[in-house]
Formats: sequence, C-alpha cells, structure tokens
Amino acid sequence: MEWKKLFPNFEPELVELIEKNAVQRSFNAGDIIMRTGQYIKSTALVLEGQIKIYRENPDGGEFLMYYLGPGQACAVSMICAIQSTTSEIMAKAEVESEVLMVPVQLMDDMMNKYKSWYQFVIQTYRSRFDELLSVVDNIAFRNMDERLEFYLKRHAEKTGKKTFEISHQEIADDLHSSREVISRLLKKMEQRNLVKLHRNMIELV
Amino acid sequence: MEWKKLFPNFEPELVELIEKNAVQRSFNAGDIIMRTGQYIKSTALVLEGQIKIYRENPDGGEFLMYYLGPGQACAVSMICAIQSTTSEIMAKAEVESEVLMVPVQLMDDMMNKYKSWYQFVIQTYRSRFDELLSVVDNIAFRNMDERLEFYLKRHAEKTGKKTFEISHQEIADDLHSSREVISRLLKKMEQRNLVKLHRNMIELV
DNA sequence: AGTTACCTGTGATATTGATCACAATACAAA
DNA sequence: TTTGTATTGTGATCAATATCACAGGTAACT
Repeated sequence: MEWKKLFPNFEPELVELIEKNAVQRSFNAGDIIMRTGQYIKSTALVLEGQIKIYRENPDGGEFLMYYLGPGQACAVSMICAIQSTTSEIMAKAEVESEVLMVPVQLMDDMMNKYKSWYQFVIQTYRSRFDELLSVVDNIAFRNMDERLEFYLKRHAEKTGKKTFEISHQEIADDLHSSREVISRLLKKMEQRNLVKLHRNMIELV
Repeated sequence: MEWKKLFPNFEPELVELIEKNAVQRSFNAGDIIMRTGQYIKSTALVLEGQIKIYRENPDGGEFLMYYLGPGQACAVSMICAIQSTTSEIMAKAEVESEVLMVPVQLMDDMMNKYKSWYQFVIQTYRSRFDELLSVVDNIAFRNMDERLEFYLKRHAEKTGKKTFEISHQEIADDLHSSREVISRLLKKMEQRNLVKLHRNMIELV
C-alpha cells in the first residue's frame, strides 16, 4: 500500500519509523472507530475511505462536525493521545476505510525529531479548528435551507461525485433536524433546479 | 509583574527567554486585540483581565465562543503565528487587560527546547477545542433558556463573582439572539429564583 | 404475487424565537 | 427639577422549524 504518497512531506526516516511501529486497520462502513469517553492510545491517519466525526448528545441526537478523507488525520486523537485523556467525539467509518494507527508513545519523539511531523500536526489542528469554526458559523448564523445546501456542497467537494447515496432521514440526523423538514427543503431545491431527487440518492446539478 | 506565577510549569530558562523577547501590552475595556483577516505576528498569553473570543458574521452579527483569563493563551494566535496565516476570529478585551505578546519567531525553537512550552501549547489546543465543542453542543442541542443559563453559569465560574454587570442587549449579542427574548427568559429565571435582576446587573442566586 | 420494511410526500398544528410597537423605569446630565 | 437617554417590560404578530398523522411508493424477500 503506497500510503506515503498521501503524506508527501514526511521525511524518509519518519516514514520508516511509522512503517515499523504503526498498525494498519480496516473498517467496514458503519464501524465505530472512536467513541465518546474512550481512551485513545493512537493517532489515526486516514489512508482510504471517509471517516465521519460527530458529536453525540446524551438525550439522543447526533451532529455531524466534519469528514476526514485520505491524507488527513484526527486532531482529537492527536491531542487525546498526547495527554492520554478521553475523546469527546465519535468517529465512524462512512464507507470501507483504511486507517493507520500510530502508537501514542511515538508522538513526543516524532514531534521533536521530525519537522515534517510537527508541521503536519499543526496543520491538522489548524484545519480542524477552522472546520469547527465554520460549523459554528453555520448553526449560529444560517437557516436550515442554507445549511442543507452547504452540507450537500461540502459532500460533493469531499467525494468529487455529483451523486450522493443517502436518505433524507440520515441528512436530518447529520444536521440535527427532522426528516420532514429536509424532505421539504430538498423538494424546494429540486424546484430551483439545484438537485434531482431519487430514492436513497440525490443528484447535484 | 509576577507573571511567572501564572505559568508555574515553565522552566526558568524558558521564563528568561520569554522575558527577554516578549512585549507586554495593555488594553482598555473594549479594545480589539485581534480581528478577522488579520495576520498574527505573536502569540498572546493573558496575564490579567478577560479576553472575549468571538466570531463575526459579515451580515452583522457576533457570536461569543469563549473567554480567556489570566494564565490562558489564545490557541488561534498560536496556530496562525506558526503558519503565518490570518486569524478567523475576533478578540476583544472585556475589561482592562494585560497581555504578553511572544514573537512568532521564537515559537518553533521553544516547542523544540522546552517540554513545558510544548505541553502548554498542547494543553491550550485541547482546552480551546473542547470549549468549541461545548459551544457546538449548546447551539445544536439546547434551547435559548438552557443556553442562557449555561452562559451565566460559565461567567460566574470564570470570574468567581455572583454579580454580572451587563445589559440584556449585550447578552443577546453574545448568544446571537434578541434583547426581548433574553429579557423574557431572564424574568422567568427570576421567577424560578435563580437570579435577581437589576439595571445593568444580574445577581446569581 | 404477497408481505414487509423502509423511504418519501404532504397537510395540520405546536413551539421557539425574531420582530415590531410602545410603555415604563432608572439613571445622568443640565 | 427637568430633560434626555439607555434599559427593561410586555403584548401582538410573524417566520422557521419540529412534531404528528397518515398516505403512497419502492425495493427486497418469500
């Protein structure tokens, strides 16, 4: 598996170190990779697939925060790993995914020795923080119709596909809304010629 | 100024380095310390006062994310400084505040040399990330009444005071709501004996 | 073909919060 | 004391969204 190509800035020595110590794991669509309250023993680098990072509400709600794709890493797992504290979020494989688990014991050492790792970690924090900011923006300032459009657009960008296999109920869960509202808003978008609706599938135009 | 006491874990060498290179700045209540789109040239350590970190919406809205108090640092300024990118948030002094500005050029060096600084940076990322998560939780899962209670409780915790000098309008701005709504909810809280309302002042019971 | 389990569409109604309008109050300055 | 200004209280109304109720469609399995 040519995982190095996903992290082209890592120096050869670092690549070697990771290769020696990390474990590659496969997840099926729907598998939970990390759950709220769990202790984290390694940092996750995504090689393939798509990981959904979301927040769970005790009284039964989910809320999508962002997706991780190949070449990205979970900022929360980095921080938790370093501090050996528990995670506050859930991570689920959206599709079949491959993840490289780098043991936490290496983290300190890698941060010191490898500039490229240090940069990568900082870059990861930065991106996730920004994504969280845009999530806050959306729920604080936007109505559901705009949030839905943003949601679909983001998905298209992430996957590069213009079809999206998902039910209205799942979208409602991600946006913490209700199925009926999403159905109605999608209908309106269809009337505006932004999407075409099918069963379990939305086509972006 | 005995700023070291606020950062008891910093090694003496690190303290000395900071002392030699950092600049202490004073801000009056209401001063903007950092604005959206601005390039960041130093990392801010709060020595005294209270800094409000908030998000600004192009079409005229603010949204409070969290406060920084003495001994805390701005995670955004750290990340931006390292990457020499622009900030995506606003920082404003809520009261007279003292801030230590550590030039960005030192950051890399300090991260490598001083374990205590490294730990501090990680700890800062972690805390701010968690705070952002709880912000997301609140707006995603809670109604305004709960958000208001959380807002008041958090303020009490941060300041240690049980009185809060603020107008209903300002609270509404922080929560991105409207003055009337906040007034009504506060009245209800008063009826439940959770607060006593005065002009420009709320007393927590 | 019949059954079952999901999806989707749509009306009716309820709730939350935003907005408008205006009154009442409190403090400060003249 | 008067006047002015900012703050607060409150009713009425509106908009967005959640919730309930139910109908019809579509795929999957027997």
